[in-house]
Amino acid sequence: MPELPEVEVTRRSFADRIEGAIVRSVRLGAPLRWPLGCTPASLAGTRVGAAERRGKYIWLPLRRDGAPAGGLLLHLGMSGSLAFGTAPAPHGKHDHFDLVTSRGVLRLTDPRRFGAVVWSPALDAPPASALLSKLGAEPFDTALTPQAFHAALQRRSGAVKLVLLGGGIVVGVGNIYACEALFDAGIDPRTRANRISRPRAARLLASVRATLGRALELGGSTLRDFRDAHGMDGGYQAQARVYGREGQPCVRCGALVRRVVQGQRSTYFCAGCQRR
DNA sequence: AGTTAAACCTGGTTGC
DNA sequence: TGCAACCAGGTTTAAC
Repeated sequence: MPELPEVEVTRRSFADRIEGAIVRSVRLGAPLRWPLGCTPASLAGTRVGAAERRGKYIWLPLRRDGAPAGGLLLHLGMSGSLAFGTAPAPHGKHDHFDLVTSRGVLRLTDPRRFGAVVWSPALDAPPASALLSKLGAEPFDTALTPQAFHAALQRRSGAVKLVLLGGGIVVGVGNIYACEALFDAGIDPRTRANRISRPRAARLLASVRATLGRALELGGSTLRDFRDAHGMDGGYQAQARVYGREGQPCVRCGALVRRVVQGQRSTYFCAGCQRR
């Protein structure tokens, strides 16, 4: 479930409650994408600061005796979810990281283990900096103007869907929202990025923002009762206008929604109203 | 240098 | 019922 809206909703769900908590211990399950990068014991006694989000990453800063003590960079991968609970239930098969604190346990559950929890001495120091340095702009950053977005697209020759997915220009757009935003903008996902006109680029940026923004609003309700890792239910499915709708009529023009594969990922679009 | 495949994993669904 | 094939919300790494 983790594209930008889901990650942001997740962050908001525990940031206020965990801030100020003292880390008691850390429990590791099966290996995630990368090693933690420090001994679990070395985190005990640190105090948790204000959780931030960058792209699909969550940064959890830590302090010890009032001084910065690095932090944890978390990623939910494809199937990860975070829960912060006051009653630490016995861990399950797919619970691979527990941050046990004075205010509850922050737990990462991730069946596929593409997720990550990595300690870094600072956000702007390796390994965190290496993971974040290639990221593009935050979608709602006002510095990302239509002109800047268009100029960035002009520098890429690949299919616009893959360019969006890559996150090098704007972060947070995953497979579902890339499809949805391109539908909203009326742009064929196979269009080469550098062949998109300035007005259409402006429209696409607006569509990305509208799509992510609406998901952010709905995401709350979708995730509120989210339980297992395959939680794209109700709210989303109902909202998606092309994603997962292969063979069904387009809600706008009635043509059948198509599925093609780009970059080994499914792309859904309407050839009737999405043009190159 | 920029674009594209392969890799990392588990589990659910589909089809023979 | 069994089993193979395919699919899944991501991103790094290796290879053209």
